[in-house]
Amino acid sequence: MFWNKSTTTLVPVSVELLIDRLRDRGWRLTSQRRVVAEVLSGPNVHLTADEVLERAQVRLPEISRATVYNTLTELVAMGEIAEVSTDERAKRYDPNPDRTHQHLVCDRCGRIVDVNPGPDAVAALPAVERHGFVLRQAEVTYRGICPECAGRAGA
Amino acid sequence: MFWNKSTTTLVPVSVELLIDRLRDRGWRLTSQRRVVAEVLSGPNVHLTADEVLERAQVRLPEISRATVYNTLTELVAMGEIAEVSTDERAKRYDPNPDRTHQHLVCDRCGRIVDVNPGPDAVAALPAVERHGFVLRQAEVTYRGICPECAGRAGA
DNA sequence: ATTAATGCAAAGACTTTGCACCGGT
DNA sequence: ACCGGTGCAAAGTCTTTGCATTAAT
Repeated sequence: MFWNKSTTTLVPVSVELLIDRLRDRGWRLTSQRRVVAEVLSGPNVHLTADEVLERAQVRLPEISRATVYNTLTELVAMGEIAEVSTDERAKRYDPNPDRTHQHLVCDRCGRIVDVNPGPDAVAALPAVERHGFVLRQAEVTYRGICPECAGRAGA
Repeated sequence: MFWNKSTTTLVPVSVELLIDRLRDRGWRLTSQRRVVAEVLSGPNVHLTADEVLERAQVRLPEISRATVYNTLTELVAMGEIAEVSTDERAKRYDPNPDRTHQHLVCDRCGRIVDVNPGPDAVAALPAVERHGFVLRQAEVTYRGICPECAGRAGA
């Protein structure tokens, strides 16, 4: 990953670009929003709101839970991050919804890994199975056992 | 759909079979469990726990929310129904997880429609993208606009 | 100076739990 | 009669909301 000199700290370039994009859309650039964006950047990031809060508080102890939820909701509405529904109760948040990817989920430990998409699943669905829907996208989640869990005693 | 004469009412054959299967597994056959199983039977059923409770109470007014949750949890553990994660807060429950199928979800109204699976998505994922996982299944959710919503004013 | 964003705490939605009573087997 | 299942209500988890205060522009 490449890094840039920010005002006070080193942050990934991608976050800088994100911040720029948000400012261009008229966002007020608060330290809270910056920290949430920073925490959410990078590959294979799939945090719950609580985990975002936790990590954000390391950098900015006074940030509140409500602000984290507000910011996450706004980022989702803007299409900058995506909600990932899991079997757990809490939703998870995934950056870079633009760079289309699919998920590998471990049935044992719940770990989520990003994978590059296989062939277009939307195109693969025959017209007779579309029931009149106009399709926009197909979400694919692969389920199985990750190498770490397979290594430990098998169930 | 085919129907059978039950003890007191007409219920779908599939429910009878389900009940039989459950009794064979040592389940106590209570009226509450029977009603939950009945409510969950049929094609394109994707109810929330609350909707199951609501419909169950039509037939059995004294059934409690806790019993509905208990029964749903047990049916999931037994593999008789499947949880469907949605964008909504509440989980939905889907009968016949054995008859593999995929879901079509309307982005506008949230309606879920079952579709017959396209070509095996697991097989389609290249080995280099598997990151050492042993894959068990692939869940595919198609997203788009259903005919009814497309008919109304477009957004 | 304006006005949106924040933090707090309370409320809300969904689900789980503890325990006394009930009812299949 | 036994013992698992049920119902109730309380508690728990995750998320949203109302409103006074703070801070970006």
